[in-house]
Amino acid sequence: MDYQFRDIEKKWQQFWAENETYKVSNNSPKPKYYVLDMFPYPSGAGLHVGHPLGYIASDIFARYKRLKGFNVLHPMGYDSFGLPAEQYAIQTGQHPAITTETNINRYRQQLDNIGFSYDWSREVRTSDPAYYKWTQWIFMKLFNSWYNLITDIAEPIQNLIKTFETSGNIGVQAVADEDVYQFSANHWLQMSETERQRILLKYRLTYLRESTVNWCPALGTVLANDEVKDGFSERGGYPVEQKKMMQWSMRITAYAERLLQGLSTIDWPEPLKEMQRNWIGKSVGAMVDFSLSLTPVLSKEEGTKGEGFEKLGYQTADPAIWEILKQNSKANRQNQTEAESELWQYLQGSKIGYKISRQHAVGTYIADFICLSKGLVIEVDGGYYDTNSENDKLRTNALNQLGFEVIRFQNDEVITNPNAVAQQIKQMLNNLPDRKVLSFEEDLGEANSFSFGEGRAEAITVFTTRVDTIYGATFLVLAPEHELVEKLTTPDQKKEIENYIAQTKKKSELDRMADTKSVSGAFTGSYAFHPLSEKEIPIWIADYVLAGYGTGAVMAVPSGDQRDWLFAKKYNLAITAISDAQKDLNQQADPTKEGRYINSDLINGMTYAEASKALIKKLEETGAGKAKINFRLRDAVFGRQRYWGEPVPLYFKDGLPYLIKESEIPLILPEVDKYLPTESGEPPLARAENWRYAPVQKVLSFGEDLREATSLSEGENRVEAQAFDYELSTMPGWAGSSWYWYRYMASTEDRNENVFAPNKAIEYWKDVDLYIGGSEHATGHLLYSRFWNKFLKDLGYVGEEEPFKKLINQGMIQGRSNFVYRLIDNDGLSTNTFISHGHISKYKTTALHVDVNIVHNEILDIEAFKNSRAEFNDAIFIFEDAKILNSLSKGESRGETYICGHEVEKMSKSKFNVVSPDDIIEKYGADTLRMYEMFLGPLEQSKPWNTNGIEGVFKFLRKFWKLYHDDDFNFRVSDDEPTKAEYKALHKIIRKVEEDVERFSFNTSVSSFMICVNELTDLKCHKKKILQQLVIVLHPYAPHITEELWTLLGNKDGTLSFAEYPKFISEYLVENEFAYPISVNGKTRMNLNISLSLTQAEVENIVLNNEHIQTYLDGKNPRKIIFVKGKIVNLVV
RNA sequence: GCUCGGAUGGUGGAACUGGUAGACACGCAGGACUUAAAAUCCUGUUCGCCCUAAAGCGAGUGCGGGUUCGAUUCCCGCUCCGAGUACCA
Repeated sequence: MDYQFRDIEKKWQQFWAENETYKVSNNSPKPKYYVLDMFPYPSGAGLHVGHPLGYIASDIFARYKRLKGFNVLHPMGYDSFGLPAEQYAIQTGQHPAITTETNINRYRQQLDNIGFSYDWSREVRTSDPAYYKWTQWIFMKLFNSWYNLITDIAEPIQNLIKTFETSGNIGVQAVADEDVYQFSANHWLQMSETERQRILLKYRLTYLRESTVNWCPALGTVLANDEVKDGFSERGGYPVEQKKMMQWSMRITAYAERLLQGLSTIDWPEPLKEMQRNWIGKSVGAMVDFSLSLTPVLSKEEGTKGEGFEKLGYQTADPAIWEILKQNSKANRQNQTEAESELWQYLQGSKIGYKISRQHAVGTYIADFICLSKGLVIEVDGGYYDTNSENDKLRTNALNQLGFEVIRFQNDEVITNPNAVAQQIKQMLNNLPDRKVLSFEEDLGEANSFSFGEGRAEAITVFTTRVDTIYGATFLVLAPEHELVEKLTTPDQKKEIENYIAQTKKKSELDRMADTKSVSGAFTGSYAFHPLSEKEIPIWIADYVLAGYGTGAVMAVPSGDQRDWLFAKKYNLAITAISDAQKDLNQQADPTKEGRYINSDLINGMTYAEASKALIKKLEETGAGKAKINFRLRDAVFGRQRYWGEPVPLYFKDGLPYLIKESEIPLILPEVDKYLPTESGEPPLARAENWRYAPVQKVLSFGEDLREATSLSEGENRVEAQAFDYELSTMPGWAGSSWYWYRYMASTEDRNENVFAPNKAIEYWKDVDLYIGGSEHATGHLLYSRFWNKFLKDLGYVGEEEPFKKLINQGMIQGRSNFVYRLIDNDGLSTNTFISHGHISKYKTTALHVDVNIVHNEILDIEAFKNSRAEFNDAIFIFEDAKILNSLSKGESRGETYICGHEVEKMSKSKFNVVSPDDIIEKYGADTLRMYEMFLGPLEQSKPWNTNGIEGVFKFLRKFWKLYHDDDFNFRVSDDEPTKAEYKALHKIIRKVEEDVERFSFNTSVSSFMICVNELTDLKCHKKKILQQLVIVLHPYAPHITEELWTLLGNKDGTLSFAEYPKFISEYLVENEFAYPISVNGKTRMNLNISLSLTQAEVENIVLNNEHIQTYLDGKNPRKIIFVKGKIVNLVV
């Protein structure tokens, strides 16, 4: 029989499914190999021909590795939480779980049709409670971990608590929030539970943080960057604004250095690694403080709100400038005046009955001594600070506003009689009531009511990678969101600043970054001191500075930075040249590092390297700055105000988050009446009825149906009074995909065990050997996955530092749209006449998308077109060869070809250019589809889809089939000994496929298969010794036809997948002659067959004596003869 | 702006470390088979010149230079296309 692909493919797909041919065992003597595809989101549109490109490549690789004797894990599953299903649910009311299920079923059917060798028993779905139980579990582990910089790994939070209990956080080096302050073990032990939790949250690897989001008030929801177009929501076109919101974040920044270092250990495409490097964005530079002028800005607000902590208020410092305060207070402690140290002898260790701290940050400055429990500040004047009665008054005022009393002593007073002073203090404390302290955390606005101006206590910190340009810094620019903006704004400038901030709010971060041509900003009215020149420089705000990068403030060096230059030009600010190599500064900035510095005081005449070093040294000496490694990577926002995602296994008690018990996961996604936010703008989960956390007395065990586990059964008690609110946001799309490759390692039996994947399985499979997917995941999925992997490794759950050893990017398959051209008549109206592409220049036409499925090689299927829409039923055509048309009488159809136009666009329904693999398979079969997608070109290159060459691939398979059959399609192979030529053809392809597969060059092996089959056809080869091996070699590419032939050759059904790949024998390829191209001056003139065993002299002799060559030499002797054995002979005349 | 990738016949592409540019396939043209069509098979097919044809000559891998006996491949400069990114912080 002729090649009956439909029957064959159905038969074998069924066979593989029924026999679980590709079910893989975790116990095998064979070496392991793990081939993984980036798993798909099951969209409603189904698979299009672009999707399988990578899957086919990985399947070929997996099948090839099986033939090479590996135990291959090749699984597939679905990233089934996501926005589209939720969008659809909002529109139709249909539960996302239902649409997702439908879509998955369709995907599965389509995937099955292509003949993939997936182990479907290991399928995962991220939206399955049995799966997301473990996503939640990892979240809990993250919540219960902190990053220890000393050991450079994540550790359980219990370790940290133990340290706190014994020595407070002194000596703890952790990646934590900026605003942690120092406390001792004693302090820790005195803290309330709430207080401790609040502190721990600053260390946890997942924590609450305020982040800026695209908020759409009309939709009541947060939008992704790509859902926002020019400040309006893509859906509905409503205005979008930037809003700050408390959100769950993941401390991925803790891993920045390791994420960066790991890149050099993995075999990924260089551009992809480069993308991650840029995203992580390590820069070595300096933090520099620009201290603020002593202009006090007192709040007009009165008093305090009286809100605060019940217990001791340690958190008295303004978190915005905590870093500076901390350093300065440390420095002050070391530089105490005589009077201060004298007095301290009488106050320390609660000698007067009250605990006194010294050099303690309060608000925005540092108090000499303080008693926190009573709220008394003790100042010794004439010490570190200059006596300045006006400033003292302002400070006293500000402290009073915060609920502090202030008592002042003179230096002399203290030195002459310290004991008397101490007693005076004690007496005052006795008379004071216990204090209630306002927390800065709870109301940052209050911080504004403090006076400025305690020496260096107030400063703007900038990060710069070009500290060498510091003398060129003529102004500072803050992000409009910077915490200090409000404080710095003088009354005169208030209006302007507010207007500008309102204007920026409308712009998305993306817009702000993209616009480099124009700059805008506003002046705050305040000035800062340049840390080296001590000159006053103005402070501006501008939206080209982003709050999330660095410190949200930059020192502007207009001579060296183009944006600063533009800004300086626009607002008429000074531009100071700093290097003798800078050119054309009136035209543009010049960021050169060449030359010697000028106008730069300390570093004049130095080179770049010298200057940077000298400056850092100086800044560190004066305490105004220090060298700093900065990463651009930001902590990842983890919460989504959506329904269709993993619930976060947390509840809130006293405003603080607590994990539910590990035995209580999975926390099942509850049912809601609508998939929209509530009227009050809360996420959809707020709609769930009775969805509150009530700790259960009895520990539940998880039965087969996990859903059951969280609903109450008889006898179990949840006390309603104890019910707490759950976290209402859900996890982002990347949560479920950040660890899924481990779930695949667990066999079906393993999944009953209460672990995400058993140790034994993880130890066996280790990591993914080959990962195939698109480069669009470069900075999302691939970074987060590496992060979670490292985290799981730190806690000892997995063994490998990097999860994906080798990665290949597949290119995108674009759509190729076809167009017909509708004639526009003289009145500008559309007609029903269509002009063939060759004639459109002569007419006025409009292009209409036409379904690519009725166009073949640009020729329109006229009948199909007429039937596609009622209005085309009686369409008139002006064909490509219009002469023929004119000479034909009506009804004749000969030679009518309508040529369509074409364009490359994204593949989408609306462009009528979506090609489903189903149609191709129906017409040509899965083997043809597989080979054709590979034949299309290099895997990693993007290319438009077209079916122009598919006939050739199909013909190849038929030709291949015919090798095993006679002219009447009876199966016929002989046992004759093959000829040398036949062996040669076979071994050429054996080697070629090995080479090509190893370097993922699948397109070239398809061509080589064609050459091989052409050769064997020409040789009329029907010999089993050749053809049986050929079946194995082709099997990874065309599994169905080869299975069928394998059986016909007398082998056992289904054994082909595990057959042994033929051994390449080089002897068959040895040539003793080569047709040398003979070139004269590099130009090939002729070919000569010369034995490969001859020496150079012998070859030269033959060539020079050749008559034909002599005509090119014109009787001259060649100046030089180039001879490369087996390659070329070149005569230089 | 920066970074990365790419540009080869009518089309997809091949040429792996500098060594016969255009393999393989599509399309197209011509032919065979057929009443005809489909299918199949054969021949030709980078362009230009010359030409009945053969043979030959010239040009040619986005453009302009360079290195080399020899460049699609290496170097310098540019153009266009695609992707990523916000650069300096």
